[in-house]
Amino acid sequence: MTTLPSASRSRRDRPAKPALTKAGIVETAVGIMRAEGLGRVTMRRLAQELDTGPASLYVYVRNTAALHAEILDELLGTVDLGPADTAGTAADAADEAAGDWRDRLVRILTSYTTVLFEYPGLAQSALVARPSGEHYLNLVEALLSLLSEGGVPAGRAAWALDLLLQFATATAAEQTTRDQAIDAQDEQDALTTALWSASSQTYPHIAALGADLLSGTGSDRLSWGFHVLINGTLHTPRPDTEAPQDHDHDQS
Amino acid sequence: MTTLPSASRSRRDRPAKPALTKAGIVETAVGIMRAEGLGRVTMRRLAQELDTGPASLYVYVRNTAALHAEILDELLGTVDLGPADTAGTAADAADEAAGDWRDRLVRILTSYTTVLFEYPGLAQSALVARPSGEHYLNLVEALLSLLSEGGVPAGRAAWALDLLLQFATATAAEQTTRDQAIDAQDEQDALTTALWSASSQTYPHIAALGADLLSGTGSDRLSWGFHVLINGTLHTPRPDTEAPQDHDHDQS
DNA sequence: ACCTGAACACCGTTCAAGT
DNA sequence: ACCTGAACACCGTTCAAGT
Repeated sequence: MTTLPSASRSRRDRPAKPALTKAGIVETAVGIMRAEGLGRVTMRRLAQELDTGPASLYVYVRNTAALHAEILDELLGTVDLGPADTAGTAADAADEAAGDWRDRLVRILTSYTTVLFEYPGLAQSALVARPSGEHYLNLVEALLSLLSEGGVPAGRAAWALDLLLQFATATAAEQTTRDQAIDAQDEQDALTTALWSASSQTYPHIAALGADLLSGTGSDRLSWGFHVLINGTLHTPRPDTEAPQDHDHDQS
Repeated sequence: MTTLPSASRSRRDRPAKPALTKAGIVETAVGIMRAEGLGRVTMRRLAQELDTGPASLYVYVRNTAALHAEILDELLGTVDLGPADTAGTAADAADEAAGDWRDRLVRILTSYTTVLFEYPGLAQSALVARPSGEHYLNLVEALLSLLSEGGVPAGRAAWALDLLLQFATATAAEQTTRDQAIDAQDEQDALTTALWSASSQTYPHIAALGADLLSGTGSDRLSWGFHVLINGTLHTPRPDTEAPQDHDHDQS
């Protein structure tokens, strides 16, 4: 609530009443989110910030879900897509510096995840309200480009793209929203207790794994997950369009 | 709103005022969810169904998120875990009938996904509020047992478990909640339009893939995803506890 | 067209007070 | 201990009426 430019009540204190446009509304919404979290970005709170009634917003935004989708695409503009692919002719020197395609793929996806991590409520929205804005398209293009460079067949790349983004988004969403940190801790404790007290009679495999089930840092797990998805994609042809390659453990 | 046993207002019409216990509360909550969807399972609506005030529920349930977690574990009891593993000695005949470990793994996960699909709002909760109830432990044990049978190293199995459940849960959550079918359709249209009108100058890879990006049935994609995760797990050692096996495309 | 006051129909959670 | 009436502080969305 400190960085918001128009926190005071009197409209005379504001620089100027912001124009009521879709762009202006989204911009104000992003401001509230940065200052107070996504949980406070409600139609009513937003209307208050814009010196109007909530009904006015429905001229520009279909509903709250659509508003959150707009915010998301805005945030997606801050994802680091790495060096622009210079039409992939022979820029091997630059490619070398940036690492191979896997590394660059993981780096972009990690950046995407990091952005969502800052506003975990947004990740939950992202899971449900697939965006279709310009920044989202830029991200998709960058990922497809790297998958193509890695030799992933086109049809498989289309599906792998979804898998990678979904994994990143879901991981951020798990980090949960706003102020429920206390509850989340309680749940974690409940789970830890449940796992440890799991009778080795009833749950031999859980008991055998023990603390291993909860081991690893978030960052290690995230990175491992990306590599699992990439390696798995390389080893799993699409059932509908690709003849089984009979590599080793491919889908039947 | 038809199958709910106590839909009428007068308390004399009810079989008996349900005992106010945690079990009774959860049971009633599940009833409301089946009849009216998770969106209607609110503390106030639940209290009304139990002929009391919302404040009374807070003696038994910490908050709404905890309530949803309880409901989830209840529903997890309906997941088909397949034939109980008879201590894995030499029941090869039964194993043969049920398919190999991959098939059984995918079958359980598909059953889990199907259960969540019926109440998509629940999947969103599941992503955030990891359950720790008995039914959840049963599911985890069954999955770990199959991963072990498949020769997945224990530490890797612990992480793979999370990946598999998260993918299933996120896929169900994407199917979105309650009545937003109209909006979801709009969003889908917007995405389709955005993808098709993507300039092949700015977005060459998106343009090249075209309709391929949205191809495939949900069921095919789900199955493919499971196989990607299984194959990927087999090809990706954990960075912290396993020496790099240098198989083919392993994590560096 | 664009904008809005007012209303409708809800929420979660807390707390002082009762039994 | 368990239970609750009442209040606090909010929500999304619609619609008739204004400009």
